[in-house]
Amino acid sequence: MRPKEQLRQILIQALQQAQASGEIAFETLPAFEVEEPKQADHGDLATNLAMVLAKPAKMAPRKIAEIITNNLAAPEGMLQKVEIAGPGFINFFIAAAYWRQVIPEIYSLGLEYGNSELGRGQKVQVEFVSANPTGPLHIGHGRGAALGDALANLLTAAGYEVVREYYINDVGNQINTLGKSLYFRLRELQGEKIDFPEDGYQGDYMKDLARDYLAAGNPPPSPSPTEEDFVTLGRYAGDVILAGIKKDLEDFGVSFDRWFSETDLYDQGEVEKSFQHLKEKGFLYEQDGALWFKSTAFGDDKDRVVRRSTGVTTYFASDIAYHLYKFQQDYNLVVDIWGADHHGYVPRLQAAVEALGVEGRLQVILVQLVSLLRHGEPVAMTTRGGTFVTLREVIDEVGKDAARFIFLTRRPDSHLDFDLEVAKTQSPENPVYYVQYAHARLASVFRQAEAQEIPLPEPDPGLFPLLQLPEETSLLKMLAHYPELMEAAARNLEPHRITYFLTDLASQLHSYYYKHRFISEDAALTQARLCLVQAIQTVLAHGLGILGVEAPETM
RNA sequence: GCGCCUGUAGCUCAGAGGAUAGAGCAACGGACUUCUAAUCCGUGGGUCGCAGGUUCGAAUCCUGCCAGGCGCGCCA
Repeated sequence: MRPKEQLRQILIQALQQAQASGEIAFETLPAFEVEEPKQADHGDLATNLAMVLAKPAKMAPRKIAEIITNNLAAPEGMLQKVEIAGPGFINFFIAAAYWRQVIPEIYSLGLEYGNSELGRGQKVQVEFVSANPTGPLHIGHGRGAALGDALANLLTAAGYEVVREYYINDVGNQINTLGKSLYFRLRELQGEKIDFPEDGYQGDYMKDLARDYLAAGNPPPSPSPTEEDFVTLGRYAGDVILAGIKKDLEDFGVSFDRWFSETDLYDQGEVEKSFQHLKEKGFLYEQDGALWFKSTAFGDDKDRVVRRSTGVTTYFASDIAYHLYKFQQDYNLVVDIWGADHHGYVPRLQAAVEALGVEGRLQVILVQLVSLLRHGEPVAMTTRGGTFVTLREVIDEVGKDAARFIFLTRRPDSHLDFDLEVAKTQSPENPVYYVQYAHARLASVFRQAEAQEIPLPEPDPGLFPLLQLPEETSLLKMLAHYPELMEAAARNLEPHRITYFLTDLASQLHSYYYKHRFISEDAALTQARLCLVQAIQTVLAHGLGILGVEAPETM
């Protein structure tokens, strides 16, 4: 159901009729809202239409409201009462029968209820995580992973054709550094006392990696290593680490359609091709022996080097080529999810995308950093120093579902405090379990019904008038609003709205469950309630599916 | 110094032009012969960082200031 959209159309028709009869005159219809008022005595839906029309129509808002309400032509039985209130709100009280229509709709659509055609099959790429394969994923990557995955699910449900991609930075001197780090750990393992390079990756995982390397029967480190040896070791380490990353993501419930290697950009000449593009448009120039991209032409603070005087291209050059490549795949929209520590990088990439002529089709979502706490005390995290909490530890300690839910309860902009102990020790009261419990509880009800040989409910419209409790109407309303909520979440790229909706729905369900028995002596009422509750369970499962959180049958 | 993000209840966070600002946790008081108590019901708790401005109306938009986080390489 799309109650807001339906009412919006009814309002527009009423206005057109009023215009035709000369009761009101204005040039263009201003933007107006149809929303659910916070307060129950303001009705089920309300609009500010009369107020925003006051100026263009040169008329008092309440007078306009009167004209609109007099011209309303809603379907039979939809509107119970219409009130003009306050400065000119029009409040609509919707008949319970209207909301009850949602049950057969959910029955017929099943887990497709909540999906939409918003995207009309447009292609969207979501690129996320894309952590360098120089160390294991940490908790911050987990946040990006949860967001990217949920967003991809959300957009898929909204009718977009979504590709999930992970960009692997496997070019440049970090591979060298990684190889060097492994090399020195290997020497250490052979009993030598080594001054570990300062710019090396100091985390313990490199020691483990060295141990595994030798255990696997690989040749010991050469006493006089060449650059090539470092690169070889670096590639080895990169492969092992990347395999670990893939495993972590898999266990976090995240999968990718594509792992894109930066190396391929060079092998396929994409970097040169992008230089060519920019050169033709006059956005490249040489200075001090280096090649520069004129990003200031697009509002960046300064121009940026794409090829150093040494002849080596920069990371930025790869990224330009990568994004040119992306847009050659006919994506209508490309979403990049980055850690907020890269925010300074946005203007230059947007500049490059604009220079390549695909302005407005790249959206970068910055996800703020995660501050890690334990018992309320900050835990220091530095990647190089190697003291950080890995995603693996979070999955093991807190659990995939709880961690994802926590990440998806915040908007990306918020600076998130993640307290490991709170996430863990409070776990019974963690909102994720609250929502999951609602689903499991309903599963239990159906098991009970089966045990009592009560037939599975059929959405017989004759039954629904039995659903008259305020709790029931309220739940029906929530279900009816779900598709529009999903659309809004997709349009704004905000999966967290779903998290809040689900918590709300679970709350109402728990309350309903506590006050009223679903299975009772009254066979017809039992059927009616089981229908309602079945619909609720379907929506819970759908929403949890978007978030990538399990919808358990038992707990 | 410049830029981005944030500032809402004791804590963690929603709300992003609408009417009397919400939730979870924590605190306090109640409810298990029941379809799962991982639940429910109730109470207390706020100068929406501060100051101006815009308007019928501002937590929400604009400006300035304060505080915290993160950035400002021919690094990735």
